[in-house]
Amino acid sequence: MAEGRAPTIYDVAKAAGVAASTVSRAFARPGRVNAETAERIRQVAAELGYRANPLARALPTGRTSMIAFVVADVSNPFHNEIIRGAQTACADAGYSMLLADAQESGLRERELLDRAMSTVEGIVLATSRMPDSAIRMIAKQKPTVVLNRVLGDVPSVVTDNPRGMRRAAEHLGELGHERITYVAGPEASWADGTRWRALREAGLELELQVRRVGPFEPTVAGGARAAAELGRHPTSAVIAYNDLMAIGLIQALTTRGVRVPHEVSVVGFDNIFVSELVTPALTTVAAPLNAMGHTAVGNLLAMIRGATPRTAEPVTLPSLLVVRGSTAHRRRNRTSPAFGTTNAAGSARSTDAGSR
Amino acid sequence: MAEGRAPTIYDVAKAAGVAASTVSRAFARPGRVNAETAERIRQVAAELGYRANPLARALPTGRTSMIAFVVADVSNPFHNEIIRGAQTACADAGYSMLLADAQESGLRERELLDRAMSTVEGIVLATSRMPDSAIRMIAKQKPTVVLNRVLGDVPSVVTDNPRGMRRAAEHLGELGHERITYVAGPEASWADGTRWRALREAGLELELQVRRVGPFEPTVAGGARAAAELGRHPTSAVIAYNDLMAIGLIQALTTRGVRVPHEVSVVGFDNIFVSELVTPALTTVAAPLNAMGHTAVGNLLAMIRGATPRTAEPVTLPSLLVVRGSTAHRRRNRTSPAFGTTNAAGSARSTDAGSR
DNA sequence: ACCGGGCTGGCAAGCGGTTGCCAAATGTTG
DNA sequence: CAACATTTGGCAACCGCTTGCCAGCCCGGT
Repeated sequence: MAEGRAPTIYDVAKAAGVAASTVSRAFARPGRVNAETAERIRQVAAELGYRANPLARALPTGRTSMIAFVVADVSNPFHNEIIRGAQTACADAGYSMLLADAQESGLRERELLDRAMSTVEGIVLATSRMPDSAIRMIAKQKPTVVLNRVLGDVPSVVTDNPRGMRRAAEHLGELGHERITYVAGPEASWADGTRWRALREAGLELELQVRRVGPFEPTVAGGARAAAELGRHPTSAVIAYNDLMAIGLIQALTTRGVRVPHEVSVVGFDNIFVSELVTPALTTVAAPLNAMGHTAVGNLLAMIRGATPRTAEPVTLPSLLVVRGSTAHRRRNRTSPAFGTTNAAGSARSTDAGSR
Repeated sequence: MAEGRAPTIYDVAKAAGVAASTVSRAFARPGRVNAETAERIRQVAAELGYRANPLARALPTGRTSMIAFVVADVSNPFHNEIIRGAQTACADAGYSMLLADAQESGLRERELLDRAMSTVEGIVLATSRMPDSAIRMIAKQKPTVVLNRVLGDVPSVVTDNPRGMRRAAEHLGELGHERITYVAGPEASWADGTRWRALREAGLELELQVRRVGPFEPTVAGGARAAAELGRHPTSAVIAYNDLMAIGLIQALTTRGVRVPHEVSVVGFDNIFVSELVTPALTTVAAPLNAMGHTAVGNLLAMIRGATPRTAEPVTLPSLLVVRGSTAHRRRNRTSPAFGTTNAAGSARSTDAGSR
């Protein structure tokens, strides 16, 4: 074996006095080779420090032991735990994870996928920004799982949005709130549609008035911007599309002198890391973030191993309402003063501040 | 060309009436092939939807167009912007990024690298948990850049910790604080050592008393734990190893009835996303997170392209003190009541813990 | 003693590109 | 017009591993 180069099966074969194919089989086809021979080969390989070259293996077989994990925005804390869960599942299965950041652009997402596609065995699309048609195209070529989205014919993993929203509405109802505003996220978001629909249904059953403002970007800035909109038609309770928006909303409200939760109760979605760090701590519908990443990858790997996609039903993970400090009993006596006194100039300023 | 399979250079070659090698060169060796021929080949390739198979290319050349990016903990928000920056740099260069999460374990880190090593052209070790020797071993095999750590013979990217710490100390000094406690992070952290040293030097020059407690985990929980320790020997100003710890510290302090910044000023490090969201907003030494990821990858790619490693000096990125709400003028009249009840027993412990 | 079948191991043909080397064609020079 | 240089395209040998097929061997059954 030449020094300076990684040993190959040929080096091992020569050292062990067998053919290269036997070495290959000793590792990949247990039983196909005599136990003693296999053992000897493994010995020799260990001494030489042999490590199979995954590229060379992948070429004839297509098994690269890699999957692609695509997120809309790596810098969004929403993904932190999801990625962690995905990574764990990958590593445990001996797979590596190619991370692609679409930077909120469906176009960029396609380009990245174009590049990675031929290298990976499967794809997880977390919060994809691509249209359904593009996703179906992808799914036709490689095993694919979408996260946080439901799409006929493509296996998916989602959280129980209806149930979570229902719990949030119940919670607010119990606190005496009668009118709830939903601050909407991006229209391209599947979750947004689902959540709003669920709130409307819950509103009907629980006899709560619901309405919707938006859409806004799913960020702190977007939430801040929503505050202005909200001021035009105040309600004592608000449910935001996600935690980031809820936080931005609370900040903007506080700046305007509206106290949360005393005058307005705010509920978020996702229970990202920061939501328990802000003041007041956020009441939110918790998603099992880590589990989402984990099961998405788990299901993908199962598909890769040949399991039937069970494309019929999306896998639904439970949501849980986490009650913290941003919700409180409705003060029945009067409308919030800040909302009453809002003038046009002030609201414009805060709107500008939110833009970026 | 067989249907259902991706077209290869052979398919293109046949369709264009040339040899496969010519097709290969038409793409990879501009100039080596007649311009007209090359153009025709490109035409045909486009019609057929030909895409070079990166695996097949990688086998003979070793050029996989992938790098590995290893972080100690993906779920730590510190990495968010860093990863974003790294991803951008990768994508712009036509590279894909393998993300590995060490989950705070040097052992796991080695395993992941073991697996990925042969697949990538280079490695970025961000906040590695491996010992220097292990890193040197890695760097010997593949182009490697370490982030947030300085290591003889291995190219690195760091922030200007001394300057950042100096600014923090000056800021606290200007506010009238005379004694500063440094809440230390993990001992394995290179940054921790650097920051503490810088604080000691700054203390000397600015005539401030400094001391150190810890180490603690670099998390919110770790920061909270530090609060207890801190109580044994109160100072009016604290600098924490990172923002997460600072936040945990503030929370714990607040819970104990110590008001921040009125009774204690707290400074963090890194300026992660959340630091402006908490209450009070955190005064912190901002690191150019995005740029860190970006330049680390940029330098790595340069090395891969054959640039001399310039291993001599680490690349130092500027730090900037961001003053927000967690620092204020020292109240000169009296010691904080909560701190007043401290007894001596604990202080010896904290001194010991700080050694090394 | 002969035959069919199960074990084992080797041979060789890929997988899809890359690239050194050669040869034909074309251009240049004396 | 001969001798030589330059372009341009093809041939074939890899890169390291997988796998279908074949052959030798040993075995039991008859």
